[in-house]
Amino acid sequence: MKVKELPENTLQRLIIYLRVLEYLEREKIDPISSEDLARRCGVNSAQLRKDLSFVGNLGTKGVGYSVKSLKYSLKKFLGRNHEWNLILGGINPLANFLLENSQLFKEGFNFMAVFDTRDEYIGKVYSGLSVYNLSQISYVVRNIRVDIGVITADETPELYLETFLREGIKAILNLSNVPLFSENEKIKIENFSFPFILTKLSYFLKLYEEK
Amino acid sequence: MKVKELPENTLQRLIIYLRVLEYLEREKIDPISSEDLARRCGVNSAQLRKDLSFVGNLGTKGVGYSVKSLKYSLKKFLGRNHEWNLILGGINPLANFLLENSQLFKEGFNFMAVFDTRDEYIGKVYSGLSVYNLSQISYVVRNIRVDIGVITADETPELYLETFLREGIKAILNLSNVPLFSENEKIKIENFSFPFILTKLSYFLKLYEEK
DNA sequence: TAACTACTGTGAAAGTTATCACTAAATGAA
DNA sequence: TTCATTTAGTGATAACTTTCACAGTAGTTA
Repeated sequence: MKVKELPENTLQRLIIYLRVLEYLEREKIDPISSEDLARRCGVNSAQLRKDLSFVGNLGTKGVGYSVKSLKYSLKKFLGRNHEWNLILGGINPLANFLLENSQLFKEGFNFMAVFDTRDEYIGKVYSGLSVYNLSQISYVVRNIRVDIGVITADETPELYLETFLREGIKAILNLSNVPLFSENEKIKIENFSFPFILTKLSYFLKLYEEK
Repeated sequence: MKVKELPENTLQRLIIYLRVLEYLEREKIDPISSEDLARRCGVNSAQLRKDLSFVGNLGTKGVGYSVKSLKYSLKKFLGRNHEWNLILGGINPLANFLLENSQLFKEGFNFMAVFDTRDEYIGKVYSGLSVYNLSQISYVVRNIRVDIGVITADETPELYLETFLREGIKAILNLSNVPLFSENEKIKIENFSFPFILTKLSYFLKLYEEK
């Protein structure tokens, strides 16, 4: 399998295009030219057309792109045309926010089970899901397909990672404060934290101060 | 060395290095070689050294890097050696999570004021901050320095953006579902949403399925 | 002191990505 | 029908990023 055929930056932009197309659909704007869509996505039109050429021949010369059908093509290409099953590791306010978030459910990301390592949380119910002991994960996920493991735990996130990978989970969203990596290219880990993204802004502001 | 503009990917990696260094400091690992640090950050050592060369000559040949002093240099370079003032637009569970999040405060990101456009929220108190009407923003921020505007609102995020920019705010974290952009290169907007990052994983999983 | 080892910093090469500039196709007007 | 206009798709090229490979330096040993 060639996981790397699509550049990472192209993937990120395709996701932006999809989200802007969803907005355009709500606004009943259709069709749209590469020039107009690119401007709304903060890129130039040649790049947008090149990016979309990875997905296929999706436009009509002289006209532009049908918002509805381009959105559909992108959803399919990105694997967003069906639902995905998630499990979550580590109860805390962020975990609670994610479990209660109806937007994720609407978009096809469904939490199936919740794990923790701390006795005082085991057995409690969050958003209709009982918290299981992480050490019991094999028994819990035996009969459900798990696509994505979400790590919210601040303490020992690497323990959750190891456990999830041992269970054969291939895709990890790590929301703890320590970035995690795997040498295995059959495993995909996305790291995110709010301080991380705010630091990108703080760097920009610091540059500004210096001028 | 010639002063070149810092590539976006280099910036992102520098932030990763910083967070891993913070972990190493807690683990009392010091000093560390580029080889070892790179492995823990999921990059190769030449890239790590090249990235750090944007910041300065920070290592000692034959020895490696002092964890403590490299951490300090990176914090300073990234503008994380002092505090930043934030305002927030749009009350919802995500806003509430951010306002209650002590980690952000510990890392030097302080929420100073909260805004909304819906009458039923104006005057309510969240995490010790009164919600003000967005249209009154000028009066509220007249006497405080605002560094970063955080948009959590799902409805009319572009109204919050316009208003924040009109107040002279240069750095925006947009957490709504619609990505926002500005032509003005003196403005920096970071877009993030959980469905966005989960879509990166869904694309990876879809490739797997097709194998 | 000199020889040896371990590691950084960096110029050059290799590899990758973005942009340009053109071709081709669809539309609409005369 | 023909012509002008608009816009997608793409090969070539420019720009940028990563990796290689080694010179140079700090520390260590004798």
